[in-house]
Amino acid sequence: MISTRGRYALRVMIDIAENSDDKYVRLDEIAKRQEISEKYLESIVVLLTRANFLIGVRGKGGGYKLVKPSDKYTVKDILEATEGSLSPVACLKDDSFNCPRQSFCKTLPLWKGLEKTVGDYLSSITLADLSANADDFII
Amino acid sequence: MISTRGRYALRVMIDIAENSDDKYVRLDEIAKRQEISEKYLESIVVLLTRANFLIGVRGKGGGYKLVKPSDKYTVKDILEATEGSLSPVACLKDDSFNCPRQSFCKTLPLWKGLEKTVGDYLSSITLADLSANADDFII
DNA sequence: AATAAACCTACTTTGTCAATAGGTTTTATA
DNA sequence: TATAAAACCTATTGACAAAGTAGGTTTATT
Repeated sequence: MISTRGRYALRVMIDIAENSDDKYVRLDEIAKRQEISEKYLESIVVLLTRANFLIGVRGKGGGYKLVKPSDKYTVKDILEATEGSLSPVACLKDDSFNCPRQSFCKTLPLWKGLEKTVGDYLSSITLADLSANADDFII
Repeated sequence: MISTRGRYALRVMIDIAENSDDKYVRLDEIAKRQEISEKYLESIVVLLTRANFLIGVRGKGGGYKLVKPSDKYTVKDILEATEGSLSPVACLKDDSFNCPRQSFCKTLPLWKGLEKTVGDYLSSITLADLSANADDFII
């Protein structure tokens, strides 16, 4: 399940991709357009800058800008930067969770397959695909 | 993200499929084999019986049994019965959540595509596949 | 100097997960 | 018919994360 953090992060990235004609986009503008509290967006945007997906510039005339062209961001990258691991189950989340049953667990292959399925799908779609409004990727 | 409810439910179903040679399988046996608290399993099994996936028989000699042959249960069915909706985002979870942005939302098609991708994968695998120990479905 | 913007730290509220505890009803069997 | 075995039912708890709020600090421009 993707929480608002990841969902809003995608919308922010799309918003910046569409509204930055080579200048910086202010967070209060984004918040207004996206109808999301600016304060809450702050906590999301900081994750995107730390991941080097955005650069933020302070002071008057400042704002945010994409680091790369929008077709260089996959949805998977953005979601992982904000949601953390996209593993569908705790068993796969971190190696520290060393399940004693993993050698014979009958469900583990299922979860691995699901993780791969989701990962493949999400990394096949870029930010550019989303803002292009192309619905092709549904199927 | 699949919680322990859904994961344990799958393991219970597999356990019963493998250990019921036409007789009823007791919950305390399952709990022991699966190393899960019997009390917690109770709350999961009740969901499976209410979904008509299991029949429970009380009293001495009682226990649980599958209603259908194991290749008639898809993983998706079992997870939905225990986890509720498998929608990756709240936007798709219930129609009561009527997002005012849905007509022009640039991310909605993405979530629909993800939901379909996950659904297709999980409904392509049956309980019989899991207990057969066939890792084929990983790809 | 004043203002605009990002940045930082801390807190609160709410809800769900994961489990525990203790009892009740049904059924077979001695 | 008493007893034991089994599923069934109701309530409670602790921990944790999500979602958001509040208020202040730093950096840059004009």
